[in-house]
Amino acid sequence: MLTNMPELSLGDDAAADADAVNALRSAVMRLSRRLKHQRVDESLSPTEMSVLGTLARCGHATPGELARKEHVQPPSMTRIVAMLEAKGLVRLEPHPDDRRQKVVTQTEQAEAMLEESRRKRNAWLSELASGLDEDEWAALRTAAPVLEKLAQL
Amino acid sequence: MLTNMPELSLGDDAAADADAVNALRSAVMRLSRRLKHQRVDESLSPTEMSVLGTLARCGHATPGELARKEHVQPPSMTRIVAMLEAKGLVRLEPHPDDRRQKVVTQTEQAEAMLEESRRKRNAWLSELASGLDEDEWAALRTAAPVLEKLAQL
DNA sequence: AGAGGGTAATGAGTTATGCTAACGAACATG
DNA sequence: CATGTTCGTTAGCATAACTCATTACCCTCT
Repeated sequence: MLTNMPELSLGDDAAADADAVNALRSAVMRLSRRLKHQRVDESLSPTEMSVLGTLARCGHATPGELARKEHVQPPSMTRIVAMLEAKGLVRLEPHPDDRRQKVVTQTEQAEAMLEESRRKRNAWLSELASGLDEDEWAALRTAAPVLEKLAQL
Repeated sequence: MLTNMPELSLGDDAAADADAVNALRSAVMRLSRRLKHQRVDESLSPTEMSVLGTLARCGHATPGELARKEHVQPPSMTRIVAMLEAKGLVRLEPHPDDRRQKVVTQTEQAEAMLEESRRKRNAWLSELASGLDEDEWAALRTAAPVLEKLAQL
């Protein structure tokens, strides 16, 4: 079964890693389904939220860049950006060097909404916290940046 | 922006937790989108895969139980189970004690498919491994069971 | 300069996958 | 045995992604 021996020192732990990925995949899928319902703003889809988060980190980006980062096809991103613009959460400006492209930036309104969103998430977090002990939380804090890296890889 | 003040007492932990949850949410959403594309069997949706995984762990379950575990409404589970049955991956039997309910069990074919799926995931895992160091993998291994617990909470 | 190939964003139409509402059959309780 | 409850299902609908095709623009090569 485990004939695939990577260069990296996975070694004996290959089976354990496979199990971990298995658990990870299942948990991520189910968690994402729950997060969908837990959305802080009813009028914003999860991907729209994610785009705003990306913009908050990057400052600005073109629709194409956003599509690649969110692993969505360009037409979908067009729609998403249009929605966000209609809601006054992002601004579209012409690209300085390339007139084919556009530059998407978040508005002050979006920033305020993200702040509000963070507050609401804290409430949800507190509720969940009752079911986890300190070690488990520590594990999540440590893993969070790794998961982000994984999502980008 | 980055208000990282390590030694500040109470509020700081809360802020760290909020950041972690923030990162977690974003990463989970994007990862789930990637996993959708990474499906090992083209003809199976992510939720269908997840149901098979649950069945592999539990042995058997009623549609209602499955719906609760997957955080899906009963009608959705009806459709998913019907799909799986049509593909010969599960078997539906009458409940021994309650004739309203049904018992869903996985077939040998499903078991073989899951094994195949595990092999393919190992390949994906190896590819991803090149982007993570040993510490990061350790973090994921530790967090995987916690994420599973979180998904169930 | 102009032609041709490549890339960005978008428009239209389709598909996938979840939901709610309403229903019939089987149980449980007075 | 009458009544309310639970389980699975059917029907209809909403959302959000996708693919394919189109338009506008950039860039290189002759």
